[in-house]
Amino acid sequence: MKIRPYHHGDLRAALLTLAEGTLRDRGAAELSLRELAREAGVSPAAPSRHFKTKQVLLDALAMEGFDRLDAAMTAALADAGDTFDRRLDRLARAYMTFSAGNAALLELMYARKHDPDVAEDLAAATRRLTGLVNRVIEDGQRRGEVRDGPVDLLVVPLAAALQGLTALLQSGGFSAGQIEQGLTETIAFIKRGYAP
Amino acid sequence: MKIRPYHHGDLRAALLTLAEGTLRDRGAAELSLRELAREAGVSPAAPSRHFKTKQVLLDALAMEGFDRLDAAMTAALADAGDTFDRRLDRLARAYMTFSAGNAALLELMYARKHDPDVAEDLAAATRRLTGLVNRVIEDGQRRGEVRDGPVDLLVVPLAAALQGLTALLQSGGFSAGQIEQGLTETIAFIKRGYAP
DNA sequence: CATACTATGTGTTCGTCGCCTACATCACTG
DNA sequence: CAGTGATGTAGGCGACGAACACATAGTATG
Repeated sequence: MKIRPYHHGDLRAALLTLAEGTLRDRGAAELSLRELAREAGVSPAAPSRHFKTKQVLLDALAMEGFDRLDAAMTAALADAGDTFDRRLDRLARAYMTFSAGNAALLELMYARKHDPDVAEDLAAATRRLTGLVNRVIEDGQRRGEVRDGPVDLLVVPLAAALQGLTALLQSGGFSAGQIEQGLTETIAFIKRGYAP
Repeated sequence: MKIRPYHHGDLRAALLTLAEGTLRDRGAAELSLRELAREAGVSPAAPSRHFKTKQVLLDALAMEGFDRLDAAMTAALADAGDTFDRRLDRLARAYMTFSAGNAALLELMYARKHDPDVAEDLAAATRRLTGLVNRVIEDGQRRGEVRDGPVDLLVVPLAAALQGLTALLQSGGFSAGQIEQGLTETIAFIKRGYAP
């Protein structure tokens, strides 16, 4: 009876899962290919078959993160007929929920240390994400609930607010309650800023 | 004639300067104590006299960063008699100037991987900074240019906006021009949100 | 001026890391 | 059913952070 078969079976997926675990609770810098190999019960060099370098693995995690964030945001915006205010609310809270639960992953997604090969893919993923937000604003303009103006400009305060709240939440300088209330307050600021 | 004296002279200061250089153009992860030692022309173990671990050095850099940021912000707010709008403008632009020129350092300052010993000092530095912002808002309220409300809550959208713009600037998803215009736009949002 | 003391270096070692190359085993396909 | 590519193992290289004992310089004290 074989205790451990020569081939793992699905090492790539196992590595990604394990990697996300240690990313979550110890950060990207602490992530070690050797340690992942140990945890997967495999030789130190085995992961290199699937992820040539550590950066390639991080890039794969980042891409996966974009997929998950996209799904969460899309789900939050499913009800296309709703008012702009309600959609903005759901969008903001969906983003904050994701960022609160995947802080290190989000940081990885926006990091700029990626392999040149995937850098463009990740940039495209970012564009897809902001495109999603852009569309909400445009819909709001069409409904007459958002003032006119170039969307590329109007989106900046919103994107900044969401990303900023994420940063404040992570930095620990503000309490969770302060952030929670602050989110509501910030959304109110955004709505006032967007009002026609 | 001595080419290299046994003692460096001011190794600690030299290490900090060198460290900030490589922090600036290669990031905190790439920073190596051994490399700093080489650059300073000193043995690999010499830095440990001044910085027991790499983290201690990073913490020292972070504290220095807070001092510099404090100075820049204080200078920007020197004219205490000015209107709230103008002070807000200067505060925001001072912060963005610092963040644009010291991105990696700022990230380090807000990071949460610090030694327990200095973590409190850094938290205090953060409080000092937000306290500075709080005071501007309070002054605005006293002048009747900012609506009433708990400052701890009102400060969140402003802090988020500044930190968020910094993140957008770094992530590369937005062009510098877009950020520049976006800053102006965001300040306008904040002013509208603060209006009585 | 001599003698201790302390601060600041050196030399060396340990364990871990990312990454590389050569080789072994498996699974599939023609 | 042979061969071939995918996926693993074995071992090694150089760099790293960190720890240790030891050497040297500057400074305070008798």
